Amino acid sequence: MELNPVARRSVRDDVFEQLVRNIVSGEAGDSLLSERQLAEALGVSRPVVREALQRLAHAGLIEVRQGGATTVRDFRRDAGLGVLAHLLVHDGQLDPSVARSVIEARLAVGPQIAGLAAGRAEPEHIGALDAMAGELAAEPDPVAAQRLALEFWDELVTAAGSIVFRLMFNNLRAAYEPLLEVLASVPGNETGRDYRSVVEAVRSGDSGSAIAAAHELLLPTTNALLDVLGRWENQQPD
Amino acid sequence: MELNPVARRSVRDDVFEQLVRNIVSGEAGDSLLSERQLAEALGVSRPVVREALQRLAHAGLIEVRQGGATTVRDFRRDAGLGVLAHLLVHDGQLDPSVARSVIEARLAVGPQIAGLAAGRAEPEHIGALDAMAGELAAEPDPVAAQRLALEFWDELVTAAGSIVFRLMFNNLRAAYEPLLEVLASVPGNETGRDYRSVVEAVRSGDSGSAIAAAHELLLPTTNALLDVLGRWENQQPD
DNA sequence: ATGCCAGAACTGGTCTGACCACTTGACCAG
DNA sequence: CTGGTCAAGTGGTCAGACCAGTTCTGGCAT
Repeated sequence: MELNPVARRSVRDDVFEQLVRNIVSGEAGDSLLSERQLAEALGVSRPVVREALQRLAHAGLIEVRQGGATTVRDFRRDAGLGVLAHLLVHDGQLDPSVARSVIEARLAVGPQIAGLAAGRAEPEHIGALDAMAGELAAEPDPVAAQRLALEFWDELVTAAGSIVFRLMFNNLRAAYEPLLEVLASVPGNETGRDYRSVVEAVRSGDSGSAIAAAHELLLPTTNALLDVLGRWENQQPD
Repeated sequence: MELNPVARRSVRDDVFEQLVRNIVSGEAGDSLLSERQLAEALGVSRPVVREALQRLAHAGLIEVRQGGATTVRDFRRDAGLGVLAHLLVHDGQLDPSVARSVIEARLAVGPQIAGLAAGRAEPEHIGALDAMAGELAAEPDPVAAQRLALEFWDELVTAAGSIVFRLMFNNLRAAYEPLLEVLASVPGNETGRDYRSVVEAVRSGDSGSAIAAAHELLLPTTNALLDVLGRWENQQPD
């Protein structure tokens, strides 16, 4: 008997989700219904609608002007990484082009993080990384291994000591995490050995070899993921 | 006669800004005043406070639980790139450690973007990039040159065709742009020639040489900026 | 004295209805 | 065609109320 935390979907979160769906599938420049109309259509009060609209505006998805209509913005030009999670699983199913981009970015950014970490990781970070690499090598369950891998990267970002990469990672992780179980089923996944080579490179302090090690770690899984994605895309042309 | 759009600071934006300031300088786990207390203290109504709190919660800066107190979260662990702008200019003055991180990230990420662009830039993008590089070489005003450089990178990100890097760039740009005039005064700034070498590398389609060209373009200004930052940090120990 | 539990007193969540500030568009006078 | 006026619609803000969940506290039973 498995128990999960009760999904306490508050009214405003529900409204927010619905509006996001409608907006990312809409055209830039479209006008939304007025707050009062939305409130009536959704069966909620205006303050609730307003709070949701505030969040959307803050995220760069809509533009709201007093007196005028609220319009949809071009999220490619105006939104930030925060919307990535919403773009990735659009309407309950994965958007392959966004997924491809995420995988690409992982391959491009991951090694840079390793390179920074090599320059300034403290002994305590290296110890933690070492332990995690060991656990990863021993973990038989693919889902648990994926989770551990995320923790490993988390620690590596911390060791890199860059607030920008830290925040970037948080966004990517938020988008990545819901898909964790799906990703665990993709063949050609990480092996424990490779993680240790990254740790070694970081420990050595040589930024170049850390970049190379991380790249070598990520490349095979990147190819595997892109491969699966390509097949899934052909098999199920949207 | 120069006319600028009237800065219409709405009440809720003001409240939001004030709360952000108080939160990023607070300790994780601290409790905020209750909504009613905040409303009274700020002299506004509760809905206004709530809308601001919603945005803060959405950004990952606070955690709000019904019935319990609203608490400050650890933005390093929980926030996304969207808060970068707020961290960078904290209390109206620049945070050097955050600035350092931004400059570092620029050096790390910029070349990756160029590398992706080399793989898939359309002729129209290359044309636009070429024109921009030409303008950059001819622009005498440093502020205008900075602005053009941003446009150049914007176009390059578009050419790279990666939604993740696109959104990432939007966040970085939002943080970067307010400082544009300050940055223009830093000696050792970009020259037009280097931009053209990036365009050439992208045109050639060779990802490796595009990465190298972009790195070569960014490295001197990165060092100049870090140098200025270091001196400014020593001169004015916070 | 101790442990527990009901309830008071918070907290945020939602609703209602009102009024203000602003934009838009239509209409009208010049 | 210009400019002004006005009405209708939009978002912005407010007040007060009540619901829902949490936290603390005081008094009860043990």
